[in-house]
Amino acid sequence: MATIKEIAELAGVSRGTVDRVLNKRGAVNPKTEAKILEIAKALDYKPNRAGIVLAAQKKKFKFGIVMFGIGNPFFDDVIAGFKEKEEELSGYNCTVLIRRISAFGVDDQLEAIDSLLKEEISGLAISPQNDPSIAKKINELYDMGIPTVTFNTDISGSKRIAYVGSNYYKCGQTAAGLMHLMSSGPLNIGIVSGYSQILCHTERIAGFKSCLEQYTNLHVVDFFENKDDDFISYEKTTKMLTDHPEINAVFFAASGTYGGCKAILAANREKNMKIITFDKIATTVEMMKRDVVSATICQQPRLQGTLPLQILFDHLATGKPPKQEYNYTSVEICIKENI
Amino acid sequence: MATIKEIAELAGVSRGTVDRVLNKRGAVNPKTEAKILEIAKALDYKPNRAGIVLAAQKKKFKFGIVMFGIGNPFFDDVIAGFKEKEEELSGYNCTVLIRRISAFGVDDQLEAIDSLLKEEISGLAISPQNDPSIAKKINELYDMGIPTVTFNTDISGSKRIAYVGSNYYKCGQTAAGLMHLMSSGPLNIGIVSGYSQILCHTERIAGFKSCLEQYTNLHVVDFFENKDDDFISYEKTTKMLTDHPEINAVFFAASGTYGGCKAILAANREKNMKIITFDKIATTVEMMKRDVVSATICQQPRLQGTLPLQILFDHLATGKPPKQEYNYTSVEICIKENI
DNA sequence: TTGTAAGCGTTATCAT
DNA sequence: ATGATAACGCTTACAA
Repeated sequence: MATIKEIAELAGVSRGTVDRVLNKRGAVNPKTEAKILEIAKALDYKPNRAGIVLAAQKKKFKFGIVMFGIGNPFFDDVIAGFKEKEEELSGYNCTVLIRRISAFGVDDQLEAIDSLLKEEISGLAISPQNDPSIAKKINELYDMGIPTVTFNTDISGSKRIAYVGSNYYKCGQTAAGLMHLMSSGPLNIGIVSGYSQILCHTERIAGFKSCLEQYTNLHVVDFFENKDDDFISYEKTTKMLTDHPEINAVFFAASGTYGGCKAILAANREKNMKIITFDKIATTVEMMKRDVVSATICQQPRLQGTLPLQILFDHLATGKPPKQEYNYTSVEICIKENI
Repeated sequence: MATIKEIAELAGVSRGTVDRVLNKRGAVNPKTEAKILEIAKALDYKPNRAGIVLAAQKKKFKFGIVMFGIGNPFFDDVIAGFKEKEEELSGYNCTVLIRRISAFGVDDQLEAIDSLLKEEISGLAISPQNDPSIAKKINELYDMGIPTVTFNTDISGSKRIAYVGSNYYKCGQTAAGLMHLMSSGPLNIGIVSGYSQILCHTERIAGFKSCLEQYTNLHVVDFFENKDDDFISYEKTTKMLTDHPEINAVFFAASGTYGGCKAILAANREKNMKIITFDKIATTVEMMKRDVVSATICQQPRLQGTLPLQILFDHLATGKPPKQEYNYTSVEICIKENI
């Protein structure tokens, strides 16, 4: 409603002075400053986003994206989110550069960031290795005036301005709650993880286990790591089923779901098996439709692409910090019927 | 990237002419028109939203909202969505007027719309009675240049420009799928509806029943209507449990969940009872925490408030029809752990 | 049929 | 310390 122009007229000063006060740029006579602030408050002044964005248009924003997970179909959905937002922001003079990395190496990530720096990016979205050297690099960018938003996984000790992604612990708890609801009597559970160093896998399992004393019919009888590989998953699942004929539930906390399900089918053990997985990739959807996977827990992959870019854009356009530092995606339970 | 100004320069005409071509206002020489369109396509011209919105600011938009459900806490969350968007749009010279109606009468709705018309609203969001007289009124507004968006429930035969709300049929199917997952052995189900005339209740039940031939262990053994009233719900649930000692599952397709659950508790039948409800109102959350309600299916109430206003604003600001006519909220399964 | 110019609200540069 | 002014991209009333 109230505009800078109106405030300027009421205060008997120019728009420039009002702008200086409201956005804390340059020095202003304390008395006029007080007057302006008073009027602004009285009129409940709120900056007009359209005006801000239009003015910001003189700059051209270039956003860089660094993500791992080549060959991991989950990230395809995240990319779709990036593309969608790129399309939207292209109308605002913005461009987007994506660097997708295959391996999990820290050096590869650092290299990717440097290559983006050479392109003179104005902001960075990254799914980071939780390593001090990455944090240091993020802080360097911060000091250069280049903000960073993390997505999917967070990093400690860095000046990234926001995180967008799952609350993995809560996801694990939800899996346990769901297991309990699907049970009538004792459930002997095999847990499948990917890597013991990957935070999202361990957190999911920690969340799951935190519910076990409440749900006393749930028993974890075996556990293995599949390195996110379907073939390892197949072999180790086969062995687990042989070793533990009593297993009637499997909790896949990582990738390799397809291989594991194939093993369960091959062993003819799918009938009364309760299987909970994560994410809604094509192979998992197939296993849901075949009634092998009971439910899968999703983490809004598309939003993990769109929101980081939106946050960067808003921050650069307005100069203000994001409303939320932690932007948790919601824990979505998907079954065959509500895919 | 490309702007009207650039296109004008390249085509050797003025900005006004380009605007006329791109937005189909006024007549333009076919030859220059073709030339302009060609250049626009070559440059992949996309209008800049910030510019459009800023220019639209000369008008002041006033939005009217008509909804029923006083005393229905579900709609409090929808209102919260309206308030949130009102706050956001207030920075764009927009105001919002809400008319909340207690009864389900058609005349009350018509009256509310008329009172909003006197306020000279520029757009309407309504949760309509599915009645021809309402449709007629919506069409009158349409002809006056006032667009309408329906939310929560839709109306047939009207020129409303979009609908935001649940796919109730799919919700019912999801409830059935969930019942099946939670079962081991036969489930004897009592279904509780609200009104046989209310589409959302009947659609949920139709969706539920559509899955019964697939899930042969699910049997519907009783059914009643509670007029969305907790006390009726209590009494009739009590009777149902007495009449059917074999009932071990209840599907609440309407309101009155709290009364029904109280009856189940009073009858000491909650232990092996599978209960599925809709929406995440306070009393239902309480029953979930007490492990009485197993799961509740939600329909993004907040989005049902924010999106209609956003659609109206976009439509009035840009003059273009919404991208989607049907904006279905997602079918969210909520259990104790992922509330 | 086409061009001109002012205006939407904010930012930024330059002058005072 | 403050004011004046142009610019961002689009719309629109008016002039030619």
